[in-house]
Amino acid sequence: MNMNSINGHQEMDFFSEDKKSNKGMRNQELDLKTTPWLSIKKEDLTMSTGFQLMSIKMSDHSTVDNEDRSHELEAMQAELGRMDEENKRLRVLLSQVTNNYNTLQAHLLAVMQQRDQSGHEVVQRQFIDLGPTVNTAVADTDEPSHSSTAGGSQEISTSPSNNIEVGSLGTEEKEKLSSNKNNEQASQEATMRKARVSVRARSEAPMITDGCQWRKYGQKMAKGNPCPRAYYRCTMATGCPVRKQVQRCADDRSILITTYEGTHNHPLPPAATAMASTTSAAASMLLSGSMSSTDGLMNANFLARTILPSTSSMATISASAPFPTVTLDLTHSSSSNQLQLNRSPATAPSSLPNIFGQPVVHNQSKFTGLQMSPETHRPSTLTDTVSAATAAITADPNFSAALAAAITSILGGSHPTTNATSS
DNA sequence: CGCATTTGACCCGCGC
DNA sequence: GCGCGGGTCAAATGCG
Repeated sequence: MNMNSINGHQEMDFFSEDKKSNKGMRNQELDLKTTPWLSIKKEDLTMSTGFQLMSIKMSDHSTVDNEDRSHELEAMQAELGRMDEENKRLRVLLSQVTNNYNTLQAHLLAVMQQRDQSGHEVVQRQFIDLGPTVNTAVADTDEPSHSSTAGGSQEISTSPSNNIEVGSLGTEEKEKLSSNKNNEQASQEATMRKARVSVRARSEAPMITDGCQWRKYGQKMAKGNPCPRAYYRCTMATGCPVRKQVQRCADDRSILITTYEGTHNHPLPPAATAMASTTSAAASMLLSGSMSSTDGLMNANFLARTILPSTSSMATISASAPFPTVTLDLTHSSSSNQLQLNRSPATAPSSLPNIFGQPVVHNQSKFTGLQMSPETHRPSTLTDTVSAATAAITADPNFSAALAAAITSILGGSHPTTNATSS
Protein backbone atom coordinates (compact mmCIF):
# COMPACT_ATOMS: atom_id res chain seq x y z
CA MET A 1 0.00 0.00 0.00
CA ASN A 2 1.46 3.21 -1.06
CA MET A 3 -0.09 6.24 0.49
CA ASN A 4 2.41 8.71 -0.83
CA SER A 5 -0.05 10.32 -3.15
CA ILE A 6 -2.81 10.99 -0.68
CA ASN A 7 -2.40 14.67 -1.34
CA GLY A 8 -1.89 14.19 -5.04
CA HIS A 9 -3.89 15.93 -7.71
CA GLN A 10 -5.83 13.08 -9.17
CA GLU A 11 -8.62 13.38 -6.65
CA MET A 12 -10.02 16.39 -8.44
CA ASP A 13 -11.16 14.28 -11.31
CA PHE A 14 -13.27 12.20 -8.99
CA PHE A 15 -15.40 15.23 -8.37
CA SER A 16 -15.49 16.36 -11.96
CA GLU A 17 -16.50 12.89 -13.03
CA ASP A 18 -19.37 12.86 -10.60
CA LYS A 19 -20.48 16.22 -11.92
CA LYS A 20 -20.77 14.64 -15.32
CA SER A 21 -23.00 11.94 -13.96
CA ASN A 22 -26.49 12.39 -12.60
CA LYS A 23 -25.16 12.76 -9.10
CA GLY A 24 -25.35 16.29 -7.80
CA MET A 25 -23.08 18.22 -5.51
CA ARG A 26 -25.14 17.16 -2.51
CA ASN A 27 -24.52 13.51 -3.22
CA GLN A 28 -20.82 14.16 -3.52
CA GLU A 29 -20.80 15.67 -0.08
CA LEU A 30 -22.64 12.65 1.25
CA ASP A 31 -20.10 10.40 -0.37
CA LEU A 32 -17.29 12.29 1.25
CA LYS A 33 -18.83 11.85 4.65
CA THR A 34 -19.67 8.22 4.23
CA THR A 35 -16.35 7.30 2.64
CA PRO A 36 -13.77 8.88 4.94
CA TRP A 37 -10.88 7.01 3.36
CA LEU A 38 -11.20 9.16 0.29
CA SER A 39 -8.41 11.66 0.30
CA ILE A 40 -9.65 15.20 0.14
CA LYS A 41 -7.57 18.22 -0.51
CA LYS A 42 -8.24 21.54 1.05
CA GLU A 43 -8.24 23.07 -2.42
CA ASP A 44 -11.06 20.76 -3.44
CA LEU A 45 -13.20 21.90 -0.60
CA THR A 46 -12.37 25.51 -1.25
CA MET A 47 -13.37 25.14 -4.85
CA SER A 48 -16.62 23.56 -3.84
CA THR A 49 -17.32 26.37 -1.42
CA GLY A 50 -16.45 28.94 -4.03
CA PHE A 51 -18.90 27.39 -6.41
CA GLN A 52 -21.72 27.71 -3.92
CA LEU A 53 -20.81 31.27 -3.07
CA MET A 54 -20.79 32.22 -6.70
CA SER A 55 -24.33 30.95 -6.94
CA ILE A 56 -25.37 33.08 -4.00
CA LYS A 57 -23.87 36.14 -5.59
CA MET A 58 -25.60 35.61 -8.88
CA SER A 59 -29.00 34.97 -7.36
CA ASP A 60 -28.84 38.09 -5.26
CA HIS A 61 -27.41 40.27 -7.94
CA SER A 62 -30.39 42.61 -8.19
CA THR A 63 -30.43 43.60 -4.49
CA VAL A 64 -26.79 43.83 -3.67
CA ASP A 65 -25.68 46.65 -1.41
CA ASN A 66 -22.89 47.20 1.05
CA GLU A 67 -24.70 45.53 3.91
CA ASP A 68 -25.48 42.48 1.88
CA ARG A 69 -21.89 42.27 0.75
CA SER A 70 -20.77 42.39 4.34
CA HIS A 71 -23.14 39.57 5.17
CA GLU A 72 -21.94 37.64 2.19
CA LEU A 73 -18.37 38.07 3.29
CA GLU A 74 -19.22 36.82 6.78
CA ALA A 75 -21.06 33.91 5.31
CA MET A 76 -18.11 33.12 3.10
CA GLN A 77 -15.72 33.21 6.01
CA ALA A 78 -18.00 31.09 8.14
CA GLU A 79 -18.39 28.59 5.33
CA LEU A 80 -14.67 28.46 4.77
CA GLY A 81 -14.12 27.91 8.46
CA ARG A 82 -16.60 25.08 8.54
CA MET A 83 -15.05 23.45 5.53
CA ASP A 84 -11.61 23.84 7.00
CA GLU A 85 -12.72 22.11 10.16
CA GLU A 86 -14.37 19.38 8.20
CA ASN A 87 -11.22 19.00 6.16
CA LYS A 88 -9.12 18.64 9.30
CA ARG A 89 -11.54 16.14 10.74
CA LEU A 90 -11.44 14.06 7.58
CA ARG A 91 -7.66 14.16 7.52
CA VAL A 92 -7.52 12.83 11.07
CA LEU A 93 -10.01 10.14 10.16
CA LEU A 94 -8.02 9.20 7.09
CA SER A 95 -4.85 9.02 9.10
CA GLN A 96 -6.48 6.71 11.63
CA VAL A 97 -7.86 4.41 8.98
CA THR A 98 -4.52 4.32 7.20
CA ASN A 99 -2.71 3.40 10.37
CA ASN A 100 -5.22 0.68 11.13
CA TYR A 101 -4.83 -0.73 7.66
CA ASN A 102 -1.04 -0.74 7.82
CA THR A 103 -1.14 -2.42 11.21
CA LEU A 104 -3.49 -5.09 9.94
CA GLN A 105 -1.39 -5.67 6.86
CA ALA A 106 1.77 -6.07 8.91
CA HIS A 107 -0.05 -8.47 11.19
CA LEU A 108 -1.28 -10.42 8.21
CA LEU A 109 2.21 -10.73 6.78
CA ALA A 110 3.51 -11.98 10.11
CA VAL A 111 0.75 -14.58 10.31
CA MET A 112 1.43 -15.74 6.77
CA GLN A 113 5.12 -16.12 7.49
CA GLN A 114 4.35 -18.18 10.60
CA ARG A 115 2.15 -20.45 8.55
CA ASP A 116 4.88 -20.82 5.96
CA GLN A 117 7.37 -21.82 8.61
CA SER A 118 5.03 -24.43 10.01
CA GLY A 119 4.98 -26.07 6.62
CA HIS A 120 1.28 -25.64 5.89
CA GLU A 121 -0.67 -23.47 3.55
CA VAL A 122 2.41 -22.51 1.63
CA VAL A 123 1.09 -22.53 -1.87
CA GLN A 124 -1.91 -20.31 -1.69
CA ARG A 125 -1.29 -18.07 1.26
CA GLN A 126 -0.98 -15.00 -0.86
CA PHE A 127 -4.68 -15.00 -1.54
CA ILE A 128 -5.48 -14.11 2.02
CA ASP A 129 -5.00 -10.43 1.46
CA LEU A 130 -7.67 -10.36 -1.19
CA GLY A 131 -11.36 -10.15 -0.80
CA PRO A 132 -13.19 -13.23 0.41
CA THR A 133 -14.76 -13.81 -2.98
CA VAL A 134 -11.47 -14.16 -4.75
CA ASN A 135 -9.59 -16.34 -2.34
CA THR A 136 -11.86 -19.32 -2.57
CA ALA A 137 -11.25 -20.72 -6.00
CA VAL A 138 -7.58 -21.08 -6.57
CA ALA A 139 -5.53 -23.88 -7.98
CA ASP A 140 -2.56 -24.32 -10.15
CA THR A 141 -2.49 -26.71 -13.02
CA ASP A 142 1.24 -27.18 -12.86
CA GLU A 143 0.73 -28.95 -9.58
CA PRO A 144 -2.49 -30.88 -9.98
CA SER A 145 -2.17 -32.56 -6.62
CA HIS A 146 -2.97 -29.30 -4.93
CA SER A 147 -6.28 -28.88 -6.57
CA SER A 148 -7.41 -32.36 -5.71
CA THR A 149 -6.30 -32.37 -2.12
CA ALA A 150 -9.35 -32.46 0.10
CA GLY A 151 -9.46 -30.03 2.97
CA GLY A 152 -6.86 -27.70 1.57
CA SER A 153 -7.58 -24.01 1.42
CA GLN A 154 -6.84 -24.09 -2.25
CA GLU A 155 -9.66 -26.47 -3.06
CA ILE A 156 -11.75 -25.16 -5.87
CA SER A 157 -15.15 -23.98 -4.78
CA THR A 158 -17.71 -25.94 -6.69
CA SER A 159 -21.19 -25.11 -7.81
CA PRO A 160 -24.14 -26.59 -5.93
CA SER A 161 -24.61 -29.14 -8.67
CA ASN A 162 -21.34 -30.69 -7.71
CA ASN A 163 -22.51 -31.48 -4.23
CA ILE A 164 -24.52 -34.52 -5.30
CA GLU A 165 -24.30 -37.58 -3.07
CA VAL A 166 -22.14 -39.90 -5.13
CA GLY A 167 -22.88 -42.83 -2.89
CA SER A 168 -26.44 -43.12 -4.13
CA LEU A 169 -25.42 -43.53 -7.74
CA GLY A 170 -24.46 -46.57 -9.72
CA THR A 171 -20.87 -47.30 -10.65
CA GLU A 172 -21.30 -46.04 -14.17
CA GLU A 173 -22.98 -42.90 -13.00
CA LYS A 174 -20.29 -42.41 -10.41
CA GLU A 175 -17.62 -42.66 -13.03
CA LYS A 176 -19.51 -40.32 -15.28
CA LEU A 177 -19.97 -37.81 -12.53
CA SER A 178 -16.40 -38.15 -11.47
CA SER A 179 -15.31 -37.70 -15.03
CA ASN A 180 -17.47 -34.63 -15.44
CA LYS A 181 -16.14 -33.28 -12.20
CA ASN A 182 -12.59 -33.87 -13.27
CA ASN A 183 -13.23 -32.33 -16.63
CA GLU A 184 -14.82 -29.35 -15.00
CA GLN A 185 -11.91 -28.99 -12.66
CA ALA A 186 -9.45 -29.41 -15.46
CA SER A 187 -11.28 -26.79 -17.47
CA GLN A 188 -11.32 -24.43 -14.53
CA GLU A 189 -7.68 -25.06 -13.86
CA ALA A 190 -6.83 -24.46 -17.48
CA THR A 191 -8.70 -21.18 -17.39
CA MET A 192 -6.99 -20.36 -14.14
CA ARG A 193 -3.57 -20.91 -15.57
CA LYS A 194 -4.41 -18.88 -18.61
CA ALA A 195 -5.85 -15.91 -16.77
CA ARG A 196 -3.34 -13.11 -16.91
CA VAL A 197 -2.51 -9.75 -15.57
CA SER A 198 -0.91 -7.34 -17.98
CA VAL A 199 0.81 -4.12 -17.07
CA ARG A 200 1.58 -1.36 -19.54
CA ALA A 201 4.10 1.19 -18.42
CA ARG A 202 6.53 3.61 -19.94
CA SER A 203 10.01 2.43 -19.17
CA GLU A 204 13.35 2.57 -20.91
CA ALA A 205 14.55 -0.40 -18.90
CA PRO A 206 14.41 -3.76 -20.71
CA MET A 207 12.34 -5.24 -17.90
CA ILE A 208 10.53 -3.86 -14.89
CA THR A 209 11.79 -4.87 -11.47
CA ASP A 210 8.91 -6.51 -9.67
CA GLY A 211 10.57 -8.12 -6.70
CA CYS A 212 10.91 -11.61 -8.15
CA GLN A 213 13.83 -13.37 -9.79
CA TRP A 214 13.29 -14.37 -13.41
CA ARG A 215 15.13 -16.50 -15.89
CA LYS A 216 14.69 -15.98 -19.59
CA TYR A 217 13.76 -19.18 -21.38
CA GLY A 218 12.73 -18.00 -24.78
CA GLN A 219 12.26 -15.19 -27.21
CA LYS A 220 10.02 -14.97 -30.22
CA MET A 221 9.07 -12.50 -32.84
CA ALA A 222 5.38 -11.91 -32.44
CA LYS A 223 3.26 -11.29 -35.49
CA GLY A 224 2.52 -7.65 -36.10
CA ASN A 225 5.18 -6.40 -33.75
CA PRO A 226 8.77 -5.69 -34.82
CA CYS A 227 9.88 -6.00 -31.22
CA PRO A 228 10.61 -9.50 -29.92
CA ARG A 229 8.63 -10.98 -27.07
CA ALA A 230 10.69 -12.40 -24.22
CA TYR A 231 9.55 -15.25 -22.00
CA TYR A 232 10.62 -15.49 -18.37
CA ARG A 233 9.93 -17.94 -15.59
CA CYS A 234 10.24 -17.38 -11.87
CA THR A 235 13.42 -18.83 -10.38
CA MET A 236 12.86 -17.95 -6.76
CA ALA A 237 11.93 -21.57 -6.11
CA THR A 238 12.27 -24.76 -8.08
CA GLY A 239 9.08 -25.63 -9.85
CA CYS A 240 7.44 -22.26 -9.48
CA PRO A 241 4.89 -22.12 -12.31
CA VAL A 242 4.75 -18.36 -12.64
CA ARG A 243 5.75 -16.97 -16.00
CA LYS A 244 5.80 -13.61 -17.57
CA GLN A 245 6.11 -12.13 -21.03
CA VAL A 246 7.81 -8.85 -21.75
CA GLN A 247 7.29 -6.99 -24.97
CA ARG A 248 7.48 -3.45 -26.20
CA CYS A 249 4.37 -1.91 -27.71
CA ALA A 250 4.45 -1.86 -31.50
CA ASP A 251 2.89 1.59 -31.67
CA ASP A 252 4.96 3.19 -28.96
CA ARG A 253 8.22 1.46 -28.15
CA SER A 254 8.68 3.39 -24.97
CA ILE A 255 5.80 1.38 -23.56
CA LEU A 256 6.74 -1.89 -21.92
CA ILE A 257 4.03 -4.54 -21.72
CA THR A 258 4.57 -7.12 -18.98
CA THR A 259 2.12 -10.00 -18.71
CA TYR A 260 2.06 -12.25 -15.64
CA GLU A 261 0.55 -15.72 -15.49
CA GLY A 262 0.33 -18.26 -12.72
CA THR A 263 0.69 -18.48 -8.97
CA HIS A 264 3.90 -18.52 -6.98
CA ASN A 265 4.43 -21.61 -4.83
CA HIS A 266 6.95 -20.05 -2.50
CA PRO A 267 7.25 -17.15 -0.07
CA LEU A 268 7.69 -13.81 -1.74
CA PRO A 269 9.41 -10.60 -0.74
CA PRO A 270 6.96 -7.87 0.25
CA ALA A 271 7.50 -6.02 -3.00
CA ALA A 272 6.36 -9.02 -4.99
CA THR A 273 3.53 -10.24 -2.78
CA ALA A 274 0.88 -7.90 -4.09
CA MET A 275 1.77 -8.62 -7.68
CA ALA A 276 1.56 -12.34 -7.08
CA SER A 277 -1.78 -11.93 -5.39
CA THR A 278 -2.95 -9.94 -8.32
CA THR A 279 -2.28 -12.59 -10.89
CA SER A 280 -4.05 -15.16 -8.77
CA ALA A 281 -6.93 -12.83 -8.12
CA ALA A 282 -7.27 -12.22 -11.83
CA ALA A 283 -7.41 -15.93 -12.42
CA SER A 284 -10.04 -16.41 -9.75
CA MET A 285 -12.05 -13.45 -10.91
CA LEU A 286 -12.12 -14.53 -14.50
CA LEU A 287 -12.79 -18.12 -13.60
CA SER A 288 -15.81 -17.67 -11.42
CA GLY A 289 -18.48 -16.98 -14.06
CA SER A 290 -21.35 -16.79 -11.60
CA MET A 291 -22.09 -13.13 -12.01
CA SER A 292 -25.07 -11.99 -13.98
CA SER A 293 -24.64 -9.43 -16.70
CA THR A 294 -26.43 -6.86 -14.60
CA ASP A 295 -24.10 -7.43 -11.72
CA GLY A 296 -21.19 -7.29 -14.08
CA LEU A 297 -22.31 -3.98 -15.44
CA MET A 298 -22.88 -2.60 -11.99
CA ASN A 299 -19.46 -3.64 -10.92
CA ALA A 300 -18.03 -2.31 -14.14
CA ASN A 301 -19.59 1.02 -13.33
CA PHE A 302 -18.21 0.78 -9.87
CA LEU A 303 -14.79 -0.05 -11.15
CA ALA A 304 -14.97 2.75 -13.66
CA ARG A 305 -15.98 5.18 -10.98
CA THR A 306 -13.15 4.00 -8.87
CA ILE A 307 -10.56 4.22 -11.58
CA LEU A 308 -11.69 7.29 -13.44
CA PRO A 309 -10.56 9.78 -10.82
CA SER A 310 -7.02 9.08 -11.80
CA THR A 311 -5.69 11.16 -14.63
CA SER A 312 -2.87 8.79 -15.29
CA SER A 313 -4.14 5.26 -15.43
CA MET A 314 -6.63 3.02 -17.13
CA ALA A 315 -7.73 -0.47 -16.22
CA THR A 316 -8.92 -2.91 -18.80
CA ILE A 317 -10.65 -6.18 -18.09
CA SER A 318 -10.81 -8.45 -21.03
CA ALA A 319 -12.32 -11.88 -21.26
CA SER A 320 -11.53 -12.00 -24.93
CA ALA A 321 -9.63 -14.77 -26.54
CA PRO A 322 -7.17 -16.19 -26.29
CA PHE A 323 -6.83 -15.54 -22.57
CA PRO A 324 -8.84 -13.55 -20.09
CA THR A 325 -6.64 -10.68 -19.10
CA VAL A 326 -6.74 -7.87 -16.60
CA THR A 327 -4.71 -4.95 -17.86
CA LEU A 328 -3.46 -1.99 -15.93
CA ASP A 329 -2.46 0.79 -18.25
CA LEU A 330 -0.14 3.19 -16.51
CA THR A 331 0.96 5.02 -19.61
CA HIS A 332 -1.80 7.56 -20.01
CA SER A 333 -1.22 11.15 -18.96
CA SER A 334 -4.36 12.86 -20.24
CA SER A 335 -7.74 13.07 -18.58
CA SER A 336 -9.47 11.16 -21.32
CA ASN A 337 -9.08 7.83 -19.65
CA GLN A 338 -11.86 5.33 -19.67
CA LEU A 339 -12.50 1.95 -18.30
CA GLN A 340 -12.75 -0.56 -21.03
CA LEU A 341 -14.77 -3.61 -20.25
CA ASN A 342 -14.90 -6.19 -22.93
CA ARG A 343 -18.01 -8.24 -23.14
CA SER A 344 -19.77 -10.44 -25.59
CA PRO A 345 -21.03 -8.79 -28.78
CA ALA A 346 -24.61 -9.17 -27.64
CA THR A 347 -24.14 -6.92 -24.65
CA ALA A 348 -21.30 -4.67 -25.59
CA PRO A 349 -22.00 -1.21 -26.94
CA SER A 350 -20.10 -0.62 -30.14
CA SER A 351 -18.08 2.14 -28.60
CA LEU A 352 -16.73 0.08 -25.74
CA PRO A 353 -14.73 -2.90 -26.78
CA ASN A 354 -11.22 -1.92 -27.60
CA ILE A 355 -8.00 -2.78 -25.97
CA PHE A 356 -5.19 -0.32 -26.26
CA GLY A 357 -6.87 1.32 -29.19
CA GLN A 358 -6.97 -1.86 -31.19
CA PRO A 359 -10.11 -3.71 -32.14
CA VAL A 360 -10.86 -6.82 -30.17
CA VAL A 361 -12.48 -9.91 -31.52
CA HIS A 362 -15.24 -10.85 -29.14
CA ASN A 363 -15.43 -14.57 -29.25
CA GLN A 364 -15.54 -15.29 -25.57
CA SER A 365 -18.54 -17.24 -24.43
CA LYS A 366 -18.58 -16.03 -20.90
CA PHE A 367 -17.55 -12.95 -19.12
CA THR A 368 -17.25 -13.50 -15.46
CA GLY A 369 -17.27 -9.95 -14.30
CA LEU A 370 -15.91 -8.80 -11.03
CA GLN A 371 -16.63 -10.27 -7.68
CA MET A 372 -15.97 -7.92 -4.89
CA SER A 373 -17.24 -8.17 -1.41
CA PRO A 374 -19.23 -5.14 -0.30
CA GLU A 375 -18.21 -5.91 3.25
CA THR A 376 -14.55 -5.50 2.53
CA HIS A 377 -13.49 -1.91 2.87
CA ARG A 378 -10.12 -0.73 1.74
CA PRO A 379 -8.92 2.36 3.52
CA SER A 380 -7.36 3.91 0.47
CA THR A 381 -8.40 4.99 -2.96
CA LEU A 382 -7.30 3.44 -6.17
CA THR A 383 -6.41 6.92 -7.21
CA ASP A 384 -3.78 7.05 -4.52
CA THR A 385 -2.11 3.84 -5.46
CA VAL A 386 -2.31 4.21 -9.19
CA SER A 387 -1.07 7.76 -9.18
CA ALA A 388 1.72 6.69 -6.90
CA ALA A 389 2.62 3.90 -9.25
CA THR A 390 2.58 6.21 -12.21
CA ALA A 391 4.72 8.74 -10.43
CA ALA A 392 7.14 6.00 -9.50
CA ILE A 393 7.33 4.81 -13.08
CA THR A 394 8.16 8.20 -14.42
CA ALA A 395 10.82 8.59 -11.78
CA ASP A 396 12.33 5.14 -11.67
CA PRO A 397 11.73 1.89 -13.53
CA ASN A 398 11.96 0.04 -10.23
CA PHE A 399 8.39 0.59 -9.17
CA SER A 400 7.27 -2.83 -8.15
CA ALA A 401 5.74 -2.00 -4.82
CA ALA A 402 3.65 0.88 -6.05
CA LEU A 403 2.62 -0.94 -9.16
CA ALA A 404 1.63 -4.04 -7.32
CA ALA A 405 -0.35 -2.00 -4.88
CA ALA A 406 -2.18 -0.33 -7.73
CA ILE A 407 -3.13 -3.59 -9.35
CA THR A 408 -4.13 -5.16 -6.10
CA SER A 409 -6.35 -2.21 -5.40
CA ILE A 410 -8.12 -2.74 -8.68
CA LEU A 411 -8.70 -6.41 -8.11
CA GLY A 412 -8.99 -6.69 -4.39
CA GLY A 413 -10.10 -3.26 -3.29
CA SER A 414 -13.74 -2.94 -2.45
CA HIS A 415 -16.05 -0.15 -1.56
CA PRO A 416 -19.48 0.04 -0.11
CA THR A 417 -22.32 -1.21 -2.24
CA THR A 418 -23.93 2.22 -2.28
CA ASN A 419 -21.13 3.50 -4.43
CA ALA A 420 -21.13 0.49 -6.70
CA THR A 421 -24.82 0.41 -7.47
CA SER A 422 -25.35 4.03 -8.38
CA SER A 423 -24.57 4.78 -11.95
C1' DC B 1 33.40 -23.97 -14.34
C1' DG B 2 28.84 -22.74 -13.35
C1' DC B 3 25.14 -20.08 -14.53
C1' DA B 4 22.34 -17.18 -17.56
C1' DT B 5 21.14 -16.08 -22.16
C1' DT B 6 20.47 -17.08 -27.00
C1' DT B 7 18.28 -19.33 -30.64
C1' DG B 8 16.64 -22.90 -33.65
C1' DA B 9 13.70 -26.88 -33.19
C1' DC B 10 9.74 -28.75 -31.55
C1' DC B 11 4.94 -29.07 -29.74
C1' DC B 12 0.23 -27.78 -29.67
C1' DG B 13 -4.04 -25.46 -30.64
C1' DC B 14 -6.71 -23.28 -34.03
C1' DG B 15 -8.63 -21.94 -38.47
C1' DC B 16 -9.25 -23.05 -43.20
C1' DG C 1 -4.66 -32.61 -43.32
C1' DC C 2 -2.05 -28.53 -43.60
C1' DG C 3 -0.22 -24.15 -42.43
C1' DC C 4 0.31 -20.61 -39.07
C1' DG C 5 1.36 -18.59 -34.78
C1' DG C 6 2.20 -18.81 -29.83
C1' DG C 7 4.70 -21.02 -26.39
C1' DT C 8 8.37 -24.12 -24.63
C1' DC C 9 12.54 -26.94 -24.76
C1' DA C 10 17.27 -27.71 -24.83
C1' DA C 11 21.82 -27.48 -26.96
C1' DA C 12 25.04 -23.92 -27.98
C1' DT C 13 27.11 -19.87 -26.57
C1' DG C 14 28.64 -16.07 -23.65
C1' DC C 15 30.12 -14.16 -19.41
C1' DG C 16 31.98 -13.50 -14.76
